[in-house]
Amino acid sequence: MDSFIGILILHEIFQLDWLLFFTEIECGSEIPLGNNVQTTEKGSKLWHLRKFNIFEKFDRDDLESVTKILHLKEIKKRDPIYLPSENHSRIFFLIKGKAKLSRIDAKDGKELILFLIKPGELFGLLSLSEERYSNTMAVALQRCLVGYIEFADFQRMTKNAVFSMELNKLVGSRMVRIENRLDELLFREVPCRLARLLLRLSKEFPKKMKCGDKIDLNLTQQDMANLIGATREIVSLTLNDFKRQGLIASHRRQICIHDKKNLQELSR
DNA sequence: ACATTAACGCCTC
DNA sequence: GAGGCGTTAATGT
Repeated sequence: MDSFIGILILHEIFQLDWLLFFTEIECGSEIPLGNNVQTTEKGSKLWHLRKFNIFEKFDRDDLESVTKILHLKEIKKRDPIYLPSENHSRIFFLIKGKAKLSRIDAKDGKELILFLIKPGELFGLLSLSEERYSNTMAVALQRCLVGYIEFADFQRMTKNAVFSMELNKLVGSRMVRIENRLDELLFREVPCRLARLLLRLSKEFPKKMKCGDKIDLNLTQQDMANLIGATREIVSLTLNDFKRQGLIASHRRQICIHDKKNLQELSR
């Protein structure tokens, strides 16, 4: 009976456009093709790639060769970047916008958000593994510009020792993050999980304000629930509890952390 | 301690 | 106006 929810989640996400507009998003309309880029002009593939840590140690020539296999695509808010059904054999680079990487339970359609992705991050790495059964998907939380590389091309890149080393680090750190959250889900209770989530988000998506550290995301309570493996109702109750204790405040779906210390206390 | 269900008004699309 | 969202309360595990 609840089985619709998971599917509906795909449609729900955000509604605050105007906040996002004045920050980013003026690029993306004209995109020079990688081939003859001499200068790293703003908005070119080369210019985009420079922002990815994983290419930090790449020299210009190497980077230029990457631009030749990199495809760009714009994704509208709430549209999927890839679906669980697809045998996604691509590696994605998030250039602009924000996205969520989630896993849908086949039985009841419930969603668990694995990662929130911000510009400069890679995703779709699971297609590197042999088993492609994975029921993960990526959805744009805002208008996104993504780059992607076909698996075959990507495989060739991994022959570069420096690159594959960086890749290993990245996969490793994701692994650690997942393990930590696994332990959270098993051994911590909702207020603790939610407190941790808020602290994490305020670090990952910071927006300094007079009132304190704000989280630069417009997550719905349903999203937060999907992030910590709880229900929307419990998230609502717990958030109000936090507000009553003066730990946080929220206006227009943006949460502001007022009392970091006590929130940290809760997160132990 | 938390999920589930149902019911409500509000807000968005 | 429909459906998504936030909220509350009752009830179940």
